[in-house]
Amino acid sequence: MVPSLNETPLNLERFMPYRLSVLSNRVSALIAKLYSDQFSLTIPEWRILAVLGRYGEMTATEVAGRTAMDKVRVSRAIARLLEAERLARRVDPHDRRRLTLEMTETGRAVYDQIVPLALSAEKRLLASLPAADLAAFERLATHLNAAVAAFEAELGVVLDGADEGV
Amino acid sequence: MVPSLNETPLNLERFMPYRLSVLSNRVSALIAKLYSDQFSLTIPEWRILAVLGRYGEMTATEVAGRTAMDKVRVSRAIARLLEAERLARRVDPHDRRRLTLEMTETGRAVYDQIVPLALSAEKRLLASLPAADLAAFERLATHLNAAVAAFEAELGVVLDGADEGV
DNA sequence: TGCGATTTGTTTCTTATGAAACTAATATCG
DNA sequence: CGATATTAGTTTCATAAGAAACAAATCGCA
Repeated sequence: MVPSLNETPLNLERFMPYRLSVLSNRVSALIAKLYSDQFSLTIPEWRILAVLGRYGEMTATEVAGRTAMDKVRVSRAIARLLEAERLARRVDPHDRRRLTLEMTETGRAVYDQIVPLALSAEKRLLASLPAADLAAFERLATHLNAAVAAFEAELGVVLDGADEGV
Repeated sequence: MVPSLNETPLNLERFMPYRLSVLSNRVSALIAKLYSDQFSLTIPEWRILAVLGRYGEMTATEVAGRTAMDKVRVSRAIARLLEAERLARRVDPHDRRRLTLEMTETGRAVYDQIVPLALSAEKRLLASLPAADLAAFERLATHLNAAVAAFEAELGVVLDGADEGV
C-alpha cells in the first residue's frame, strides 16, 4: 500500500515542532522526577519558587508573566504553596488588589535543595556537547521565538505563553 | 533585598530545560492553532493521522510507540476519530486482540489539507535560520535524548516518552 | 465627586490527563 | 491439554488544565 497519496507526506520524525516537543517533554519529565517525589512539588509550584528565588518578592501576575504560565495555573499553584506554608503573602498597602508573595523559610529550604539538583542535571545533560552546538541552540531559540511572535501577530492571535514542563 | 541566599541561584531564563519547554510549547500552540479550529482536531488526533499518513495502517499500540504518546491518550483519540468517521478499524484475523487502523476518505481529506499547512508553517519558522544552526539543533536533540536515556537508566526509571504538543 | 472601565486574583464548569484496574485474546510452559 | 503469564486495548478514578464568569479594588475621566 502506498503510505500516502499526498505529494509531500509529513515525516513526523523530521518535523521540527514535533521533535522539539518530544525532546522538551523528555527533559522536563526527567528534571521533574528529580524533585517531585522527594519534595512533592508540582512543576508549576517549582517554577514559582524558582522565579521568587531568582528575582525576589513579586505578585501572582508578575510570576505568570515571568514563567509564561496561565494565571489560573499560577493561582492554584500558589494556593498549594500557601497551604504547605512554603509561601507567604501580604497585601500591598498601596494597591490592595495586589498580593505580594515571598518564600517562607520552609519554602526557601526546598528551593535551596532543588537548585543544585536541577543545575547538576542540566550540567550532566549538556556534558560533552560542543559549546558551539549549545550556542546554536540559543540562536535557534531566539529565532523561533521571534518567528512565532511574528506569525501570531499576523494571525491576529493572542496566544499567551501557555506551556507545560520543567 | 538579596535575590537568593543560595550560592548558585537558578536563572530560569538561562536554564536549558526551561527554555526548551517554553519554546516547544509556543511552537506547538502556533501549529495547533493552524488546524484545531478549522478541523476541530486535537493534538493527539492529528498525531495519529500523521503517522498513519506516513506509514500506513497500524494498530493503536504501534501508533503509541511511534508518537511517544501514552496508550490511554491514543485510545481516546482513536475513539474520537472513529466517532467522526475519520478512521476505520478492523480486527486482525491472525490475532483478534489487534485492531488495525486506517484513515477513511474523510480522514485522509483532513490529513491532506493539514500537511501543507504544517509544512509551510515549519518552513516559515525556519526561514532565514542558518542551516548550520538547524544542524546543530539536530545534534543537540540527539545528544539530549541519549543523555536523558542514560540518566533515566541510572535512576532505574521507566519514563515512557509521555509528552505534549504538536 | 462618581460611575463605568480596568486590573488582580479566585472560582466554576467542562474537558484532558495518566495510573491502575480491568476485559478479552493469545502465548508459554509444565 | 490446561493453568499461568503476557499482550492489546478500554474504563475507572482522581487530579490538572484552561476558558469564561466572577468579586473586589483601583483607575480615569466627565
